[in-house]
Amino acid sequence: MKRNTWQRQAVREALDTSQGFVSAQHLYAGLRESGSPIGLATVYRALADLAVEGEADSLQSTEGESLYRACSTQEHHHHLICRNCGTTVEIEADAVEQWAASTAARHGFTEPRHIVDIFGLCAACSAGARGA
Amino acid sequence: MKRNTWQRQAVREALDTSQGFVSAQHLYAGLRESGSPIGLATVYRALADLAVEGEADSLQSTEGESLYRACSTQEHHHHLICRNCGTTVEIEADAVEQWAASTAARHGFTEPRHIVDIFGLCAACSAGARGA
DNA sequence: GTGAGTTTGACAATCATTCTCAGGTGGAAT
DNA sequence: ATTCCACCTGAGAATGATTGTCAAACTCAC
Ligand SMILES: [Zn+2]
Ligand SMILES: [Zn+2]
Ligand SMILES: [Zn+2]
Ligand SMILES: [Zn+2]
Repeated sequence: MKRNTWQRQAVREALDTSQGFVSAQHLYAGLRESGSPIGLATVYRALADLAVEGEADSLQSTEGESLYRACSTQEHHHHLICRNCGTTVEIEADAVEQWAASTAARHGFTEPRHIVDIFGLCAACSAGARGA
Repeated sequence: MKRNTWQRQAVREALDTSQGFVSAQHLYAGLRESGSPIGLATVYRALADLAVEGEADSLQSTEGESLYRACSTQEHHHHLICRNCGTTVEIEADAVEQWAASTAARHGFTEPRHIVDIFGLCAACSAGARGA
């Protein structure tokens, strides 16, 4: 059974407060800045646990870091992420789910899982880019 | 202009010889085992270059490593990968391309790029799993 | 309140990847 | 073929994220 410690709560709240995906390091820095004496290893462990329990989604940044986010739904979904400001939109796409399943099956693959993410520039950042 | 060194050739050939996606470390180990005196940093640089030039596809493993593969086509495509033996099938999916573009547009995002990969167990490995 | 099992955190250890820089080399010019 | 030099290479150091260690602190069922 998982125990309920203030450290886990702090990580959960910090995640909820963040807009987009954040790294363990980033979250740790933020917590320390706000005065929390939490340890780095604890942040890593808490995030890993939250991801396993389905309370957080995770993905690998192009630089190889693991990024986490507290999503509003625990149902299977994907993300549309602004690669400039991190703004994230949760998206569902039954068509893609079915495409993935049927594609795997057509090639004889079983137990298919998939990674589907879209990265772009959100409306605000697109406007900024034009002006800059 | 890029120079033509035996090191780059060795990396290219090693990549071509590999079935699925391989890490820089793995490729380096293989090259050294086969007697090549190539350096590790050189393998990293060669792979990064090949990826930029479009001669190799790359993706991030769940453990955060960068994996590379010499694909038969340089056109945009995705992969169906066996998470047991690494066997990889190249797949095209116009429907997914269009979905990604329209989804991004619908939310006001511009310059959309996407990551789409399917991981499963290939026919051979599925059979093995049942037997084991 | 107690005690056993869990969690924490400072620090060391890993591990992939990048950096540094002195020495080597491809290939264009001669 | 020889020269020249900007680019390439490689050994090892440096970096940075993540994980392992283990004694002390803490949770929670009893
Ligand atoms: Zn944005
Ligand atoms: Zn999905
Ligand atoms: Zn397989
Ligand atoms: Zn695509």
